[in-house]
Amino acid sequence: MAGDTSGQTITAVERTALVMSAFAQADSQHLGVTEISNNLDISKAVVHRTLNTLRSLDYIAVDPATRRYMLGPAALELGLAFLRHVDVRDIAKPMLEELSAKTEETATLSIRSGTHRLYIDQVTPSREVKMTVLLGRSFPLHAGGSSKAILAHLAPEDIEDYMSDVVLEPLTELTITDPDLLMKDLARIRRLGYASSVNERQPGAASVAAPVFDHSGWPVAAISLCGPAERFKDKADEAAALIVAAGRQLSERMGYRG
Amino acid sequence: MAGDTSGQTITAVERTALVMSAFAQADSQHLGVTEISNNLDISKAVVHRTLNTLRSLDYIAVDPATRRYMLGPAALELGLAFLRHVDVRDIAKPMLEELSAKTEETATLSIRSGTHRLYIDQVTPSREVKMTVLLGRSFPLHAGGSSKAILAHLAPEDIEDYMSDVVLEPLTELTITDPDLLMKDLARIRRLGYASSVNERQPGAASVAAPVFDHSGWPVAAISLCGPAERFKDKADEAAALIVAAGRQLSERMGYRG
DNA sequence: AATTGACGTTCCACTAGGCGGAACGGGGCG
DNA sequence: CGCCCCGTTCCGCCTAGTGGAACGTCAATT
Repeated sequence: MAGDTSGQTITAVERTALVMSAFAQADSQHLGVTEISNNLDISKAVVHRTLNTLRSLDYIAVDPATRRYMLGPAALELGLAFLRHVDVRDIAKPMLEELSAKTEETATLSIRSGTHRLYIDQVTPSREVKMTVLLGRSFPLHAGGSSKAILAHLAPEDIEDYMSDVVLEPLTELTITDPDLLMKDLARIRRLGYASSVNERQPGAASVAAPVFDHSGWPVAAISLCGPAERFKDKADEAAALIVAAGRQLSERMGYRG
Repeated sequence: MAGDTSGQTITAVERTALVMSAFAQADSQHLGVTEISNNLDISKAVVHRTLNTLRSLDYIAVDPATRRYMLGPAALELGLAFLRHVDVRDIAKPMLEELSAKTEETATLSIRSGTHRLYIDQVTPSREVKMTVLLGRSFPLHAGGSSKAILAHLAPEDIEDYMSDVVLEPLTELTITDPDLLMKDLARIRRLGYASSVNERQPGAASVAAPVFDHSGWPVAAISLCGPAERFKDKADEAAALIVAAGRQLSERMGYRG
């Protein structure tokens, strides 16, 4: 499983990564030295020197007026380089478009990142009431259709690890927070080949999602259809069939031999 | 100027950033320990430990078969977080669309990152022969329309620094590599309000570009129209007028008080 | 099969880079 | 006007980190 900690490491490097991640996960764009220092439990002096170093390399930018820090352009460079090199997104794009066109709902693509997953692309329908997801925002693997589709297909020991290491925090009133219930849902997801969610991750939103496997057979991504809960209910079955087919096709094109 | 090195820094943090940047700038997606070690002049042991640490936090992924390293999903998270927080892109999108529709050529948006600039968005026309740029790829500030539009409007001392610190490497046979010629071109760009380039950055491609200023009056981005050199020549004047207007409007919306 | 070479990984003793508590300076709010 | 909080720097002590060298593994070569 990714996220393990075997081999030699350097704490300064780890701190650097944690500081960067603090910005990636923060809601507001600016963070202050003290704020980061408290959140990550690193001394103010070190946080400051770290930020200052990253600033000199354009990973971090400073607003001289407020003396607060934010992500710099080099951070974007990194992200776009990742996209250039990973082709799930290119392959999935036309499929997202087709899915969205057929159902007149929003089609999304997420990839796993450790114990989370993040949206990396979406295609929305041309209608007034529609759902839009926040690209790049990360969500835990237990909340929402795409999350559960990935979690359900991890190695059993990884699922165990997740259940024991991570607190199943609720994102809405309907997020599954009971490990036993979640386990049952995961089993159901494996049986059906897709995950569904209503109001689990976002109030008023429903979705169906299928896992995407890479050449080595592990779920690296999820493809989903989602929309306002009220009207999505009626077409969930149709959407489920479409999404399962799309997930299979995408996995194949990623080199998965089913 | 960004990229300076005042205040206290930590070398380990700097190395971390350099290693990440190595991946961002590499053409191939995988890099090996030795390769990075040689390029950055850092001992193999340190590179390995750095990569291993970043791997445990999903910034770097390893292909177990080849033992080579590549960017991980957390890198993407960072880039998308930057996009969420910076709004030039959102503001510029409809303008890019309009520019592309009016000229039937490709409209692009770049932002500055230290001594480079990178494409962060583009809108291409619906025709068979068209130009497409690589999002996230970075180019030096002396080659190409968008680059020169930014460089021309930096503070005089920053331009001096650039000229003396950076070797004006040619990207094509027509890249300006003579500092005096470049200085003259920059003066012309300031006079006209836009930069133009034919085959300077990419053989067979031509462009016109205007700078985008932020609230503090510095050029942080550039907006451009580009296309195949042959047919673009004829409409360069029309394109220039459009791009200058777009640059002004975009600067205003970024808070610039001209 | 045996050999070579290249690569990633680990070891270990030495050393200097960096840590952090404390002090400084300045900006904003009451 | 004075207080408080934040970002920033100082400096001496100490431990985390360094890097040359050795090791294990794999692929290509002979």
